[in-house]
Amino acid sequence: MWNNLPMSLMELLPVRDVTACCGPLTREAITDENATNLASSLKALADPARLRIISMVAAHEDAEACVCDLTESLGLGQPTVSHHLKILVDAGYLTRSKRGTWAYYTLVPGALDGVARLLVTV
Amino acid sequence: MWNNLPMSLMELLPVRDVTACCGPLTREAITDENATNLASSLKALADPARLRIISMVAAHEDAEACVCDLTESLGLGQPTVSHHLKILVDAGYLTRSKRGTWAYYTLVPGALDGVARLLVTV
DNA sequence: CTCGAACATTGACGGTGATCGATATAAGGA
DNA sequence: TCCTTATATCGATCACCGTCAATGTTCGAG
Repeated sequence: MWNNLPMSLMELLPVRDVTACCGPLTREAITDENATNLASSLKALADPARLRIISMVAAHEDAEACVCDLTESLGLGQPTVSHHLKILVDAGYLTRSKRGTWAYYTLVPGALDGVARLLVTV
Repeated sequence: MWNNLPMSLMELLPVRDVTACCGPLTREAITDENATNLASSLKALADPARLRIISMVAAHEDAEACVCDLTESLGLGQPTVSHHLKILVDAGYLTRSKRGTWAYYTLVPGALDGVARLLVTV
């Protein structure tokens, strides 16, 4: 490793020409684009209601929950819960499957771990 | 483990009376207070400029950088950079040490890993 | 003690996000 | 077909956030 950058953030770096390994780009640890992408993923997570939703889906039977289950426990209106669910689905943390009138939400395996791995140093 | 909640989110749970382990609280995977705290930590991270700051501090010589170094590379005004630095310091990701006229910022060891560990499932 | 440099703070502006009520859609049952 | 239930979408409101220009503060140099 040619600097002391955390390994995980290193993985966000595009493959670069070795001849450019010592230029002023060395202090450019992460690209602006990658920073924007990671920030988007974290922003989807950075809300108390959405963290509780993820946690409640995981804790629910069969790791799956419908909107009515969540609305009850969250103390939020149904449109608000649907709003948060859409954000989590768009960000890739949850999947939605409709059965009859109900919509069931499930954790995407490895999605949380993927973001976590980007933050771990060493 | 009495449910399939991700281990890490489990650690956020306060020690609770076993007699209450099977009530309706079972579906309450994470407390509102803990969700708020974790959301605050994530919100401090969920910004492209702040992610780049953290990355640049880590990549910098001696894992330490002053404001002028960052302002240069970020393309942001000096007040804006100071603003972001304050948020990162308040959230516990960076420490500030003033030497002469300069202010040097350093990563807090384990801070990022602590948040990452809370997100990892299993 | 004054001057300039590095950084922090303040105030203001524009944009975004969380929430709700109202409404739309879709599916099942009478 | 009509009605009810579950969910999604829309529009509006209010608070918060990122950014900057201007100003304040704290050093070291002379």
